[in-house]
Amino acid sequence: MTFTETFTLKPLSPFSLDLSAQVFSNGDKQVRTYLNGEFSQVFQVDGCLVFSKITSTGTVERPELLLELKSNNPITPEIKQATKQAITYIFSLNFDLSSFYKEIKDDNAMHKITQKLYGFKFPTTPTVFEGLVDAIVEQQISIKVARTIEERIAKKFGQQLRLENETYYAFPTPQNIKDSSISDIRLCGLSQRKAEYIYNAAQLIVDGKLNLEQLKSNPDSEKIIATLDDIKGIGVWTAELTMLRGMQRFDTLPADDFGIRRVISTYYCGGKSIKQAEAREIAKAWGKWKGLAAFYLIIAEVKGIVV
DNA sequence: AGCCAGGCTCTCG
DNA sequence: CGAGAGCATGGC
Repeated sequence: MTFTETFTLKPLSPFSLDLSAQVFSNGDKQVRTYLNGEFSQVFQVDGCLVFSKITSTGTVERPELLLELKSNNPITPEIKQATKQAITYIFSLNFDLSSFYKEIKDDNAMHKITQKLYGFKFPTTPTVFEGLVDAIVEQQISIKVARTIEERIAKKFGQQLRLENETYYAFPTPQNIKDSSISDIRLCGLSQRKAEYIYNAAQLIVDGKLNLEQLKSNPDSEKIIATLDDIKGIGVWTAELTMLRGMQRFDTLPADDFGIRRVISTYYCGGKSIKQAEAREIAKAWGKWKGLAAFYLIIAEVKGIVV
């Protein structure tokens, strides 16, 4: 028996689901995808798996989202509320983009790019753990390869939700990973080292030696980086990417990231290779949203936006 | 066909 | 302490 629930949600304006979810197009539909204006993913709330479909029924200026939930369990008001919160969280629906736009309006290139990508919000992973695992997977390899591996991880270790004729997978919990083995993780296409890093991190969490969700609320960013950096396999780059995508620290700029330095150069330095210090200097104009701004540049480059 | 892509650790001099 | 090797996969 399948239970369903449909309702609408009003994000803070402006918000573009199309721009924000586009990174998930070509994603595996059993895991997370954005296809024909429809975003879909399973959320794990209160130990219950809820499949969610989201479409836009408003405009960027007056955004409204239609949510369709499906589950094998009755969708109680609590579960409905928790799912709503999860979706609000991953797309930062309550975050006020206009304050970011105001901050960067004197930076000509960024100002133009934000006008073209008006309403884009950089998606957050539902849990910090997922952000951390993704960042480890993404070390050194291309995004496309990393995405494939991440989907394999979800389908191999994540909890399943069977609905009608389709099976969907949530991202594995630390416990799910700890219950597997390093060699199983390797089967997803990871190196021995990365499989060890991921297993080790899951183990630290299950054993109570690392509390990522608690770490997220620490106001001291440097402390967060230091804590993550102490974990084997996690350097500053991985820590910063985890903060940006897994902890909603939009101020974090992974300045030593090759791709970010390249794209900053494309829009600010005529394409010549720049150093981390130069990247940080340019990013000063982006205030508290350096990391978010960097992703505006990345999307702009992908879309071929010229300023 | 190689080379490289949003790194990190370990080893060696 | 700095430099370099090795690692995994898939797209170009």
